[in-house]
Amino acid sequence: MVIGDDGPAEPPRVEIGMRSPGAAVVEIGAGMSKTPTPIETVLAELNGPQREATCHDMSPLLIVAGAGTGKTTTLAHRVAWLIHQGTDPSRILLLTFTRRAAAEMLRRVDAILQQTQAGQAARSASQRVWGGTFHSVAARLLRRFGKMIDLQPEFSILDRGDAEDLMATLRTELGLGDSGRRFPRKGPCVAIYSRMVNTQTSLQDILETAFPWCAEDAEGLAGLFAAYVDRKQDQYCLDFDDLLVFWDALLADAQAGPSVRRQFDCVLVDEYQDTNRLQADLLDGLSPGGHGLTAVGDDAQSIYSFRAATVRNILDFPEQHPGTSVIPLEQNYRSTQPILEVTNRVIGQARQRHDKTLWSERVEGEQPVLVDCTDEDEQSDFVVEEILARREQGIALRDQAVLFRASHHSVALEVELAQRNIPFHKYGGLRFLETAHVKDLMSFLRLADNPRDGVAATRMLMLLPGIGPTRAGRLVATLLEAAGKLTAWDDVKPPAAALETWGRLLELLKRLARDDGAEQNVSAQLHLVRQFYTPLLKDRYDHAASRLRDLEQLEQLATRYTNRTRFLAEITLDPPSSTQDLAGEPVLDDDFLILSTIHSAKGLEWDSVFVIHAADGNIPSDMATGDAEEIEEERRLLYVAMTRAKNRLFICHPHRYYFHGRYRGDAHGLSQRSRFLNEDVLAWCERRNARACADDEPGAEQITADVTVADIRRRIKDLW
DNA sequence: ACGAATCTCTTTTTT
DNA sequence: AGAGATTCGT
Repeated sequence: MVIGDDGPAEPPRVEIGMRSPGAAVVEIGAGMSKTPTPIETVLAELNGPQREATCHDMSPLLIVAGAGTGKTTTLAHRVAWLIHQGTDPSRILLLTFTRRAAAEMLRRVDAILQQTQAGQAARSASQRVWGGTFHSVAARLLRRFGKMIDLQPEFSILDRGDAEDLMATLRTELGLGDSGRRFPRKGPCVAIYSRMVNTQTSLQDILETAFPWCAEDAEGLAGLFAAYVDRKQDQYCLDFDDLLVFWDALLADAQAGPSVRRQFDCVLVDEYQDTNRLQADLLDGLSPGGHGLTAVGDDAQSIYSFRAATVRNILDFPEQHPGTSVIPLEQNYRSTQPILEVTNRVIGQARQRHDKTLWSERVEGEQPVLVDCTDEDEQSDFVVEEILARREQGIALRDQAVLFRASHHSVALEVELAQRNIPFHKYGGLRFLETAHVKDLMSFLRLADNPRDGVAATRMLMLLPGIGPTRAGRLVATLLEAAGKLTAWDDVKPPAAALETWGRLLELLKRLARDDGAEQNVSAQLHLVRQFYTPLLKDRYDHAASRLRDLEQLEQLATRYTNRTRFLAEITLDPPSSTQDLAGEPVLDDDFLILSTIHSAKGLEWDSVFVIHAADGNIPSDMATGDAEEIEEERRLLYVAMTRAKNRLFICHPHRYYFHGRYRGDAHGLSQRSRFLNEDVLAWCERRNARACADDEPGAEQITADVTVADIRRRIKDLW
């Protein structure tokens, strides 16, 4: 079925005063003689379909919102409208993809309510809405209702890396992968497990469809997963998937289910195209029959299938929820028409798609540019020069973004930017909290918070000299047998090498455990840990100085929290995604360029966008050319990248790639333009040669003379 | 049982 | 090119 079929064939020209078909609840314009009420004024700013969606009743609603069609606006208006109609804000649940998105949405709800009711009331109203990601809402609900299904409310949360650590421990314990057997490594093990849970299918099916090369290890995997589940149980640990699983279990429970359902009158879900099977089930449990449920999404922007998201959720929504109204939004307010001409053609080649053709009233604008570059260096040069030129024209750096498929695609550019002293923030890729030293530091707090947390304990113990996996394992077992009483470690004879540190460690842990009042000074706790940990870090890692600076930043970040459990949960469920978040409040006026993976750019927009490495092998990625479905997703990825642009879009294609010393000596290869940029697309682009642009710039080469590559790399490292 | 040294393999996206 | 696993020496 095609959702777009329900929409008007012609672009819905919207004029204020014309009544849109579904917006029967409020009369706008036509025949109205007295001055409009505040809510009418607010609604009048929307176009017809947006208004219809905003004022929709409690029956299931699916908003199919193309890129830049005012999805956030509409959702924010709907929340405000519900509150205005008398819904208790604390009974509205708003599920978004990131916490940043939730915060932005609620900020806008706030602004709308300011116009319609007394300011003070508005503020507190929007603050009472339950907003956040599926995972963070799950954590909150489980802390509150977990007891009803025998879940310890003091559970700690394992991130992906922690889950892998635990899986690796069990893998060795069970003797899998011994003596040269080729058993899947921890990464794939977690991936298989996670996929199984999120798609709600059997191990057999997963192995057959997604991991055929592991098919013969089915038995071993089943045993491993059983142990994994048990161990998490013993240690009061939940992984990311468990948060959803237990939320679902809560809803299925005869007592707990109704209690949780009773919390909410309305549930709104953003980015619905990127939800998975488990999340869809969860929503069913939360809003049976889809009553009070609003889903918003765009099948053309589904880019998270590697996380088991399935576009079927949005496609099948109307059938799953009989009585659904489908409202498409097609008027784009973000981009100029020349940009849309090109992006529409990129997505137009997609196999399965809902016919929706975005259009804009902003007919004037510059054509997108396809930039041919001889190699990556030329690409970097071009991007930097163009960005600087645009800044001269008054476009701030922060209104410009460089987007790429894989995190490492930006390294050459980062070097160039550092060299020219251009500030930038990078989103995506290895994050702050995934770095070893930060995880080390966190493990102390985690253990203090949940002494059964064997993953944290193991990590912490192995930091001490003379303690390896075996001793750590024994110590963890001791602690577990003593039901997490730290005194169980008092009689332990530490190995000679750790004699001195062991005593101090016990002292530290007890001190952390004691600080248990209602008001905790999380930052002070981190400070104590840091004092203990610094010497260990120094003889463990290189670049001690910059790592230590990270730890100071973490301590700084923690000053916002007065509750350790909350700190730990929030920071793992919604880690700071760039240096920007870590830097804290000040320096509002400083300007920096945005570098981002395409995935992390979802939902955002900039005046000018540069998509780099638009070569086959990068987009689509070599890693994702297995089957047609994967390639389709790569196409959508490019589409998402291009539709971030408001006014100016550049797509760069380096023709030559160098491979350094992979096999002896260097080599280079020629690349093809991304297969998604075919002649039909190109016909609507301007074509430019980066070399030609570089000619009228003074020789850039000379500037580099007194800077060595090592210097630059160090400088990059120091950036965060 | 730990920890240093050697070897081997694999390259994405992230709540 | 770098992490991660395996092996070897203490």
